[in-house]
Amino acid sequence: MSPLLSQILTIPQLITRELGGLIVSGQYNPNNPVPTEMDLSRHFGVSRSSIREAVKMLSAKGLIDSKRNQGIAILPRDNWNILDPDVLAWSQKYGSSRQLQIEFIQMRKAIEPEATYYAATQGQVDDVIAIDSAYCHLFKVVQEQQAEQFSAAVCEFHLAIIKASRNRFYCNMQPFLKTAITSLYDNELDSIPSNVKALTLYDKLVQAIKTHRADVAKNTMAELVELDCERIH
Amino acid sequence: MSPLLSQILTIPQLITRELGGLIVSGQYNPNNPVPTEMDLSRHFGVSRSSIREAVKMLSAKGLIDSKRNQGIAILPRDNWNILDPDVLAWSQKYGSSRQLQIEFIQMRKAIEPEATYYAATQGQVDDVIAIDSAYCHLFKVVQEQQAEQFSAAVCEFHLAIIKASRNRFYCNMQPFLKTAITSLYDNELDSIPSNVKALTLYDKLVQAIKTHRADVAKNTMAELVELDCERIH
DNA sequence: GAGGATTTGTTCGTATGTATT
DNA sequence: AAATACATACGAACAAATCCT
Repeated sequence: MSPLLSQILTIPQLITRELGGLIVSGQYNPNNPVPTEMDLSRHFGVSRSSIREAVKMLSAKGLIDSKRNQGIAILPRDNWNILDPDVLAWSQKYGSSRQLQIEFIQMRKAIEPEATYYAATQGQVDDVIAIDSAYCHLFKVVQEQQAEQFSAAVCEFHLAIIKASRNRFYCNMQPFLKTAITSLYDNELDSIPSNVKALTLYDKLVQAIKTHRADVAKNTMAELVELDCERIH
Repeated sequence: MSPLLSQILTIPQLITRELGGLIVSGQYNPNNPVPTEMDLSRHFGVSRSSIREAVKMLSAKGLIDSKRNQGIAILPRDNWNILDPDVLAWSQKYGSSRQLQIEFIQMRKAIEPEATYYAATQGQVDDVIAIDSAYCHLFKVVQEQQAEQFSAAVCEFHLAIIKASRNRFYCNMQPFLKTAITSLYDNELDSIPSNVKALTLYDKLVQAIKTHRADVAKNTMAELVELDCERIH
């Protein structure tokens, strides 16, 4: 194994990443199916055991299904666990960026306002503290024009909100949200000026959560997501 | 291996199911960590290779992380891929049914109305056909009082809608939706009478989708989910 | 339908590297 | 510094199911 990546990733993890990318990008498909374990073993120069462990990981993510003597079948896209951080990353890397952006926003429109509602009604004290501190950080970043930190600060705020919902399904969308928001603000260093006005919405949002005005909080978050929606048009 | 299940499930899959249940139910936890691969191998009477493949599947689902010399660590619940059908099933089997019902509905309130909106605006012809046929089936089931088929029919309808959204993130919540709806209507054979009036809402919903009145469709779905919400109070 | 080839399923033994004690 | 414990990785072998001839 190459001594560089082996420090971090195991061989099965490397193979998983490689095969996952090839499947999501469509290079392996029903017309060009995944080779047999033996062929993969020879091709990558690793043992069949390692290949098998990678295959198991991919099947656990819903990408493939291996049956006796039938080889490795690629499952229909509906089966893919696209909320899985790895699958999401591969989709982002190899898919149409434009289409993905649209679907990101569509999902955020559903999730974030509702999560905000629950954050305002059911958020614990430490949740609200985390939201407030994330807001303060964001405010500072914008005021000091630290463009390279803007994306991370926005992310931190939105993640704090969704965590405060205290619903495990919402909380499980943290990797999704992080990817969706990061992909929107990264590589656009001019985003701060146009978002100074968004800051007033963030302020309104935090106040609403603190005072448990759930409907106001929800609607304000909806406005914020709508602003992000306009960015991709 | 028992000759019964071995016809369907492989050994790694059996081990995955067993360990997954033990982790989700909390029998394995930071105070009582997962044994070493060697111990698991001896305990289940299977080879270490099979254990390793099961471990890889569980790590792909975000439940555990195995590091050299450190054994198998259970990851915090936030990392668990709870939208994964298996993880969801284990959570349902071993967790508090009441709490899960609440979180199911909270999630559906966010997802379903919005998905309905997109079904009305972006649904293809065959999507609408599927929705209509699911509605007709549901209508028939209610009229003929086939109580045992009611749950499946309701499910079919809601799944048809979410598929019509043509958004891969919404579509990926089909297993979630199926579990959430089934758990609500199963074991309650008296549910049909009280839901005859819900049928008028379903009818209104289908008409709205057919005529592309997206806002009406969305609001009607919100009403339907609200009805389900009242059932768990 | 009978039989051989293919491919995954499963096990075992061995060696290696890396922490902990 | 040495021993131990543990996960990582390899390779060989056989079993079992399915496909093709």
